[in-house]
Amino acid sequence: MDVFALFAARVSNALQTLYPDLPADLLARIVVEPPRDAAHGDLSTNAAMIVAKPLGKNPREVATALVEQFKADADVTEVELAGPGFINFRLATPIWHQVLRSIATQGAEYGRSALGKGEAVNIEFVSANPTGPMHVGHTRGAVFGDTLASLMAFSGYDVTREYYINDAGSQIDTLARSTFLRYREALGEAIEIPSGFYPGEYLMPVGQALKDEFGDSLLTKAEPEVTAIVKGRVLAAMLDLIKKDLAQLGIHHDVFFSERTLHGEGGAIDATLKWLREEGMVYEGRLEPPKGKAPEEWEDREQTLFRATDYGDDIDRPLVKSDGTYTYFAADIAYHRNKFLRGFKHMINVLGADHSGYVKRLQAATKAVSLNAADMDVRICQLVRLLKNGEPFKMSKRSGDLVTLADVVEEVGADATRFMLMYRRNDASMDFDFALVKEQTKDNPVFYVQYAHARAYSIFKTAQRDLPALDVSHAALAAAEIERIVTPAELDLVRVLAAWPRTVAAAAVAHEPHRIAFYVHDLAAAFHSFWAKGKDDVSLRFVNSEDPKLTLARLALVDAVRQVIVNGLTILGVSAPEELS
RNA sequence: GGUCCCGUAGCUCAGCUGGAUAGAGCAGCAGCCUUCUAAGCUGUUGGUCGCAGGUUCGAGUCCUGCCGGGAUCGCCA
Repeated sequence: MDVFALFAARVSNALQTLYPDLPADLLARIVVEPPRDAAHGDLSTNAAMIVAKPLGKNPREVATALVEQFKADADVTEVELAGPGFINFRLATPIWHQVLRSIATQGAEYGRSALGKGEAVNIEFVSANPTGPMHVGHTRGAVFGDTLASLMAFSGYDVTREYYINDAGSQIDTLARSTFLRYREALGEAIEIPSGFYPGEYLMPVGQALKDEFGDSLLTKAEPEVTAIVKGRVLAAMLDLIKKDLAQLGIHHDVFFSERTLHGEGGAIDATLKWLREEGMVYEGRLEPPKGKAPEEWEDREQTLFRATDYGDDIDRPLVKSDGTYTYFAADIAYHRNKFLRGFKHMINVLGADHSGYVKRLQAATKAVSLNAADMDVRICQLVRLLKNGEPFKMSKRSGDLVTLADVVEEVGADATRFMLMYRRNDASMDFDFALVKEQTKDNPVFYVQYAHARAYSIFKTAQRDLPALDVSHAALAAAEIERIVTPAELDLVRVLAAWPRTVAAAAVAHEPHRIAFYVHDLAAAFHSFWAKGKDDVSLRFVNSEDPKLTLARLALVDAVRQVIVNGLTILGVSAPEELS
């Protein structure tokens, strides 16, 4: 149950009763939300102000009429006109009891919605080059994409998590050559790694495996054959490495899409370019050199261009390099056409800050290949600065000089990594302080939230100690006398719980999963706060050995809090421990 | 030079896609441990929402122009 959605519908109905001819798009702009100041009541709506102008009426006049409509509503104890035309409602206590009951009934499903109407969404994230282990720069996008995917799935979308493997470029040739060096090293040769090669030690096991499989026979085989073998082996190994890294954070993609499969004669890129030409989206022309860049490097030549400017990009984009091969973008157009042909009308790409210049052409490509039938949202994750006690932090165990994802997870754990990365908007750069993340105080939001969850369990243990005869099974809690929940402190907590469904829905629509992390933190704060009230006022404690029925009702409240924290942490991919070590 | 992102309390950040007197945490100050976990809670100080215009009933939020920080700019992926 979502009280805000419930009253949005009632407000809409009341308006239509008063003014039957209101257009639907106008009604859609009406918001029922918690007022910023709790003193204004439980719910507030801007309905009168939205509707007044088209009706040619004064907002307060419309609001007054609406207020009259709600005087008969038994769920409303107070309704009043405020400010320029707001209508504030105070709800009757039974509404909050219904919220608690619906949480008990829906459990893990509380907050789930059909918002997405089962529509297919493709979320492409990570897509790190398969040339080595994942480093911290990838981690934020990985966590963001995975959490967004969970959020969208919870909100009724049919989500596909996808990884685009950039396995076609010259970097893969370099990777193969680097691997071949490691192979020779495994055979006992002293090697020197030239600059431009991948120096990381993670290629050593691949070289060793090649030796185990082929002995020294690769040294004498013809070059193309060897390259093909080494490439295949090292790509598989790198992908395996990346999958293991991701798995450490609980991330699993549904589809790994290989760029290589798009290339080749008669392949998807050829087909896509042919199609683009037929649609008149490609032409031969010249580009202006970018201003502010050294013009000496610029080779003015006629090239094959995609009409990206027709779809909102700043310049038309080249599809063929000077050596005759396709540009990365040409493959990407084909890839996104492939996504569209697979049935995706909603696409989300999660990219790092270094790709922000790529956003417009990606959106242009998506519009073009779908003939404007698909939408593309690109979420940019800004840089993460690693710190330890405020000092820049570098650590290089596995690869060259970059801190890897595995290093981070090893250091602070998957839960903390995920939560901290989500406890910030994706488009703001952030500092990630190892020392803080490992701290077990309320300064550490991960700990703070998990502690609230553990505290809920602790209360149940206390109840069983003080009232051994009390049945606290799920069935007993569902049958508890919720009507005993009446104090303002308790009802404040229920109000936070009631905001969960609209928080999820708003976060899903905005593609902003960080709101889930903030909500869960707010809920934990409200719970800790209520718990502490039991210290000043013994009558507010959850467990009251004189009154088992009241205890049971309050345990139902505790269980509702526990459940909603679990639901939030589940979306975030963070565990909810029953007790903290 | 073009494009995109950011600029909110001393610090780190929210601000629910235009709503009411701009919020939280830390730091500072003042309190709370014979207590369901003090691993926590309560109160309080602190603001020209970078600057200047504009749009309207109403702007931290939208538009324009500046200032400052970051990313990026055909033949990397």
